[in-house]
Amino acid sequence: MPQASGETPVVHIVDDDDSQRFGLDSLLRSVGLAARTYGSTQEFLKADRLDGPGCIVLDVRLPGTSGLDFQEELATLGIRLPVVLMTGHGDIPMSVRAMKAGAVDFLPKPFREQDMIDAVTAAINRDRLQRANENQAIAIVDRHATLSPREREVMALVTAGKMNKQIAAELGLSEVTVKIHRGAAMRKMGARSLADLVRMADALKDRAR
Amino acid sequence: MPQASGETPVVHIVDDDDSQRFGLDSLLRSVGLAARTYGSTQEFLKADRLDGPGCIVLDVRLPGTSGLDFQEELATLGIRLPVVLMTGHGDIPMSVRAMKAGAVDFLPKPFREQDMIDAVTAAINRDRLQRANENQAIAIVDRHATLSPREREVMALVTAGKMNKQIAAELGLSEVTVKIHRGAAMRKMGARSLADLVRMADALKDRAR
DNA sequence: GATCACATCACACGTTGGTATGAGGTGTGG
DNA sequence: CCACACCTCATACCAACGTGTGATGTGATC
Repeated sequence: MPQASGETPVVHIVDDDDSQRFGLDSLLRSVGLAARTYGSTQEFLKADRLDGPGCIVLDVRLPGTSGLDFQEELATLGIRLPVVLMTGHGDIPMSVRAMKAGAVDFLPKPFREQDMIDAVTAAINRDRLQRANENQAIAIVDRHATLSPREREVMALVTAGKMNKQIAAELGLSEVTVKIHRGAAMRKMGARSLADLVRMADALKDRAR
Repeated sequence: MPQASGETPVVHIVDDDDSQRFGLDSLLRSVGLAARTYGSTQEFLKADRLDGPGCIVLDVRLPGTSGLDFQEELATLGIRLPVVLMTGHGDIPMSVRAMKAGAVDFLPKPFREQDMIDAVTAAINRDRLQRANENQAIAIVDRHATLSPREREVMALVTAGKMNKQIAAELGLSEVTVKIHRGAAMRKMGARSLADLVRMADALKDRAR
């Protein structure tokens, strides 16, 4: 495993104001956090390692896309890093919109250094939890992808609580065949009990929401 | 069933300013919503029917407890009605705090009437969803409460994926006894399959969070 | 002291689940 | 054309599950 969970979280700072950016950078580094800075959203998107653990500190007022719009765009792009927003000219509706969109915090400038540190820490913690859940889910999805169509079908009915006999009737199969698919599904999914398989099936449904 | 899901949602308006309160009341009634008004948090808490469907519209500046503190107090009191906050003298940190605490919306005064209607509608929808989930969960908890200690114990191990034989060894019982408790648990919980029981067990764990 | 819920177990029986052996068919890709 | 994955099934066997009968013992409640 090259970079499992031991990877250091990175704080991505997106702000077009150079001095603000550098100030934030040194603040976060002073408390032992790894930071990267970007002068625009475009620059940020061109960077690699956006799939690693961490969070984003985003200025609302940016050239081109606003921070708020960009926050919503991130979801579309599949980037699920938690976002901390900051602004010098914000109002209440703006902060409410950001929080509704899932922001971890929304800090008006000037903010106290400790407030920013707390917000970033909370964001990184949220990311850690998200990531742990996501990793499990992905493992399950991957294994599920190795199932043959029939195996998937049988697994669905098994985890819906039906008996082999019922499944056989429903699919127009003999009971033996159902048992074979059922066994294969258990093996491929790595389920050591029916309870296991049921929970995996539920996890799959959640991801499909 | 006297008042199942067909009950009309009620908007509870808590504001110490008489004219504001009455204005809101008539606004909401004009769009066909049932509203009740309270001049203080105390008055609100003395009211009955707080367990019915609906939401709360809460002014931040109130005599005694502030709207924000009261919002957090509601959770302690077991009142889970969604909250819409409003204020004439708010700032960003205040709105962020409210949203973090789970507020549906935070409206600075003066607000557009449509914004309030939208917020209240969203709050009522959230309540409807919450309530549907909660009702199912409560039914499961109630049934689980009718289990004997042994039955609960066996149910936990069964839904953990263990075999009767293993459970028997773990609890120092014979396999027959385990089967009896298992059967009783299935019957009392109303589970028609093991998959059912597993999901109920998971729902119980979620409620215990 | 009778009643009742709870808990325990032996024995027996039938059902359901899981796997192996052996065998046949289809379709795809090298 | 052959290998391979997939899908199908019969037969057989063993393990696990579920239930019923009958019995014993405890503690709480009335």
